[in-house]
Amino acid sequence: MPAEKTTQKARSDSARAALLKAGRKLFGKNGFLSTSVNDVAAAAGMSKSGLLHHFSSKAALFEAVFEEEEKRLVAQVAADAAEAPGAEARMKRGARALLDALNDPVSRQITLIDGPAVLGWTKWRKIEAEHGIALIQATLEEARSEGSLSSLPGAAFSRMFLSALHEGAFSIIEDKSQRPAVEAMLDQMIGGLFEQG
Amino acid sequence: MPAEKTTQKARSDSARAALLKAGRKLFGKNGFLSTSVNDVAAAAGMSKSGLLHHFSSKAALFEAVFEEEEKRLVAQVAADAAEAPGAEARMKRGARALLDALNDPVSRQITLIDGPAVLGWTKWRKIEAEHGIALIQATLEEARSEGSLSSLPGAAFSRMFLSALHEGAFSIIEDKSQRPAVEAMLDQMIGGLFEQG
DNA sequence: TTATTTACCGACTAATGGTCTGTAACTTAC
DNA sequence: GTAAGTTACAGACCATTAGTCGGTAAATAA
Repeated sequence: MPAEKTTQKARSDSARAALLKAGRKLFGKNGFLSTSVNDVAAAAGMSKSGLLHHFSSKAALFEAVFEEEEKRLVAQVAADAAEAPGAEARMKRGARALLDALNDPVSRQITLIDGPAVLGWTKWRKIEAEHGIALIQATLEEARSEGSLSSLPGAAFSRMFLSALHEGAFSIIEDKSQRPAVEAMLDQMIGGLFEQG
Repeated sequence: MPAEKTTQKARSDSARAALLKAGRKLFGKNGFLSTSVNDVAAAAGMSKSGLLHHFSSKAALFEAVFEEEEKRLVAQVAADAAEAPGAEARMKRGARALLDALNDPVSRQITLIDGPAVLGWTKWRKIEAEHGIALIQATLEEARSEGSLSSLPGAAFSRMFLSALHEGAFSIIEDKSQRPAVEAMLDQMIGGLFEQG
């Protein structure tokens, strides 16, 4: 690799990436409260001031980490679900994929535990809506255009479903034997929707 | 009111009560992060040291506030639900009562938003299980002894149901017109349980 | 080549959670 | 009733930490 003259954008980008990576690791492991700006900066090989140059505050850094994590999760779920044929099957498959993804305590800490408290309910909700909820809604739209669902349920359904899914993930983490019961419950919620559709 | 010689227990009790009241108010209004120990102590007419004499830390104070709030909510819901005849009706009635109770932003902030982040997931879960979940489970037990439910669902059901309920409350707060959809969804979850029971 | 902007550092400030020491009021032992 | 012990606080102090403020060196624009 030639010693290339580092452009500012490159430096900036790689610094940001390092900060996001370190932030994800530390926030995810120790939680927002127990992680100091200094810790994150140090883990990214930088001073606190450097970090605050890229992100205006600790909360702003967390928000960026949170949004990245949300994107990652949704992409993963969507990719897995895409393999299933038909919207109903994709819903069920996606649910299982998210149950798996939320096994990761880092993901849980960031998206479900610290998220609402740090960002505030309103912003948390907004970001969730743009990612997770949007995926569910899109799948339901597909279902309708496939003809397997006549009336599109309101946003409340997607949220309640996703919330039950989150909680199911927690239940499974505490007691793995609950997984079939959780999946059954989710399938029933989905099924009920498609029956009456 | 005669100037009674204040016993220590009386002083202590009223001080604790004042701190809990002030804590609920401030934590509920501004969130845990934005509330200082000093603020709470001052609002309770006391110094920071006084507060820390009664509660070993800021988190300990929050935990006490949280648990009190949880008790309050459950008592309120249980009292309302008790009027309905039959376990299934009590479930549906209780769900509506909680939707109403969670209209209060103070209750929401404390129990749903700050709770998990401040107490940590494990402790939050444990306290929730002792109150909210316990009420649901008890009602389901009643249903079985009434004969309207043969197989008792596992804890996962109660949690997922409660979680959907919480989320439904949020949806309604954002858009009141969603209330019927939310209630329908909850009733369906309950109904599905009793049908197959 | 000069001027400006950008990435970053070190020193400082302000706020805050928690500790330590002291004191007055209450309580228990005698 | 009084001495000894305990309890409910207050105030001073300490350590951590989020965020600000110059300053410097590298990169970019003029």
